[in-house]
Amino acid sequence: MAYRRTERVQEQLQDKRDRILQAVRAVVAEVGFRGAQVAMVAEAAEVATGTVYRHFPSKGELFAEALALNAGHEVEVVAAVAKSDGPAAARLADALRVFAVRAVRARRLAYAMIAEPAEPEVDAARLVYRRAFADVFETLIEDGIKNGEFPAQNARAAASCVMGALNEALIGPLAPESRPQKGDAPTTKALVDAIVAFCLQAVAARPYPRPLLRSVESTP
Amino acid sequence: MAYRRTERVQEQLQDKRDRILQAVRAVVAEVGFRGAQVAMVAEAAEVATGTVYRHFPSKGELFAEALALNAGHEVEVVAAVAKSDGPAAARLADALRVFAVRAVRARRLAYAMIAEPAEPEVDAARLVYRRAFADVFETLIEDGIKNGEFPAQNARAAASCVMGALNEALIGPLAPESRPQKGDAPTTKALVDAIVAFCLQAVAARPYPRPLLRSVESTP
DNA sequence: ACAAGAACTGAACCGAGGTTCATTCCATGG
DNA sequence: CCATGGAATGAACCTCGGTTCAGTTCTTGT
Repeated sequence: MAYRRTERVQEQLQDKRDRILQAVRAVVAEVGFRGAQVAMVAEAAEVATGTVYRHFPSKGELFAEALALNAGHEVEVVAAVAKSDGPAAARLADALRVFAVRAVRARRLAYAMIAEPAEPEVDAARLVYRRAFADVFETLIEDGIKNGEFPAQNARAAASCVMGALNEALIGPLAPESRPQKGDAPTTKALVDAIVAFCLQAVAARPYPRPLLRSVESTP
Repeated sequence: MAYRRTERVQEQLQDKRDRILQAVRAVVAEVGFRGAQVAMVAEAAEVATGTVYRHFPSKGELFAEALALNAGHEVEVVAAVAKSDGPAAARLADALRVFAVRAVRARRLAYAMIAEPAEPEVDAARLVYRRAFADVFETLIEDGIKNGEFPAQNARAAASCVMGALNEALIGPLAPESRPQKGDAPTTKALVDAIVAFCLQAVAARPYPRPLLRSVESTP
């Protein structure tokens, strides 16, 4: 017999795999999920189309892994801020800001990561990373509750709401049609400030007196 | 010459068009956008596939119109609650509740309307209806600010945040894999309560004292 | 009853793009 | 330097589902 997967080859394999994942990132940042096709990714990675399938079972899984990789990194960055020291409120504000700033800086990619339609596997991966972000926020909120900064509340739900508010409010500026334009930065800054204010008050303010609720009607 | 589009025929045409739109709704409520194909819709509408194209130029536009129709209805219902009388806070709470209750009642459909990947035209239609919902909330918030119930704030951004918080927090229970189960209703109720509490505090609470903010780091 | 012209039908068509695979290239150990 | 077998290649293939259109059915006015 001859040929045994040597160390060097193993590394080259790994490198190629990584290159492909990075290529997905680059292509998606350029044309979004909708426009990203396997052949393009292969080209960007300087690899033949078939080679992609040597490393990943399908387009869906490839893209999902690429998204997970990228999202994981973002989660780490945000989590680092969230776990720094200082009052929970300040940490929450900073975490939101970091998320927003980084998203706006990489518009197209962020839009794809957050909102763009894609294969089911990618969607599943999105759910996972959203959960991961929400977990970061949840921990932060629980911290705040424990040390008396925040009133008692459903931390899990609040974390989802924070995540949602952040995403939704950012989609406008991130959407592919809204190109960066003169006077864009200040607008974005104002928006981020508004988001931060919104979330902080939601989480940190004293409970609003239970309003009298009317019956909830509905028609099919 | 003979044959002139008579009144009766005109109505039949209209009826058929409506039937097709309703069929889209039914099919999407069943299998979501992903699984919905034109042939299915035609069958559900008791019409031949080709007939669909007599009334709509393409699948994308058909589906987009169906979504717009449905969403428009929901917006009306929520807007009605939002425009009723009473304190703005109570109206906001009720509006959120109505939205949530109706969404949970029609899980699959709501999920498709809110979050499921679909053709670009459908996405565009989604943006429009999101804007419409946000507008309803925005008006409500401005009302509250005017009459002194709510502190001054960026109503537009706050409305987006409310919309996002609502959507995101609901996606969990709405997601196709999470089937309704024993003990589901109370959980859902608790979740809706949490969402309402979150949004009300965000919008209605006194401004949170500006926290000291640290610098915002980032790594590429 | 019949001609004229719509509207309907649904099987066939077609394009796009993900996937495959026969062939070529290259690393390994003897 | 050669035999062995994994890795890479990329053009051909295949599938799926939206779209078309030639033939049929139905309506209308004479």
